Amino acid sequence: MGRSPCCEETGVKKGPWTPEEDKKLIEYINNNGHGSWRRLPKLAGLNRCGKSCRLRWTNYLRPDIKRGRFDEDEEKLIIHLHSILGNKWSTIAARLPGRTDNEIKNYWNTHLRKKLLQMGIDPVTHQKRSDLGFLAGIPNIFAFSGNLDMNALKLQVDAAKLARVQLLQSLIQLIASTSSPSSSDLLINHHVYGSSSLGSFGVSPTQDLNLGVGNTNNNNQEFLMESNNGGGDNGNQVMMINGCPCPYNIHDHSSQHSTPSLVPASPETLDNNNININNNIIIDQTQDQANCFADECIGISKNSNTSFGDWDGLNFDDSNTDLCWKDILEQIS
DNA sequence: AATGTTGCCAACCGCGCGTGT
DNA sequence: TACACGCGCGGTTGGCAACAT
Repeated sequence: MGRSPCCEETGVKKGPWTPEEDKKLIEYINNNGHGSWRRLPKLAGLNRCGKSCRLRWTNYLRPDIKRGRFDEDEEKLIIHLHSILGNKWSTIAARLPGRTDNEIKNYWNTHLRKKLLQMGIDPVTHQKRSDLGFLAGIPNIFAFSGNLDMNALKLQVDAAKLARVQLLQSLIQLIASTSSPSSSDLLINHHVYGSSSLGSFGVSPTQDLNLGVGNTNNNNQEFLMESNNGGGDNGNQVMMINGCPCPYNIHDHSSQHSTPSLVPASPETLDNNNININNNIIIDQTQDQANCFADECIGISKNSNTSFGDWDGLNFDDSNTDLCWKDILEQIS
């Protein structure tokens, strides 16, 4: 388990690469492949350590690297994968062709993290923030008007939609804690699960919402419930999507009266056996399964006009919605 | 125009893992 | 079994550019 004595060599250049150095590195790798990174600098005539060469190649010079801004789909996919995988940047990068882990990591830290915070979502857990401080911003979200440029507008609308759903979840939780199980289940079932157009931000809200109270699957996606222990009766169910286990919460409402989570289980909620604290079923996060699941996420996303698009079914603005909110608030009171 | 501040990102650093001897 | 090597990963930093004062 020895450590690499990286860059201990004296006189090795550090810092920004010059075009000449880039050219040497590209030419050498194109002709010979990188082979041993440690030996590459000498063979290529570069006064750099192998590690520096590898980073320069993998993060910048590789011919298949996609430059430029992240598009909206990429953003959503990053957020979704991060909710599943955490800071596994290389794994996330493997799902975004042409993007490097470093690039994704930087983009997360400079853009997406802030965006989630503004939406009142903890960027680490992907749960809504518990400090309620973000509530101060909700009036702005709800009063949002299109006085911005269109690109910013589009992103803000998505953010606002998710924030609204998060707020709805808070209300549902409050209801569940203050009213009888039967009444709140009915209310949730009617107002939330009953929506025929509930779709997905990624896939988690849909799956949680539609499976939550054991009612029929109301949307257009088909899920197969399976048992991961050969049909045993201990409740270890795994939701399968095209043969791949889904890492999202499947609430057992027969044993507890819980409210659906609108976000996937974060790594922090898992114990060593990948079972989360609510006894919900969590993916066995082998790489293959994680990749498989990520593929499914992408696939499902492609089936939707936008990842948030289906949430439009939760129309918070029309008169019917007002009725829903009134009902919810009455239940709370 | 000069100065200070902030945001961004390429590159570096240190650690852990897999493999070979 | 212990150690060295090679590599990849995630966290952090330094420098540049854009923006604000």
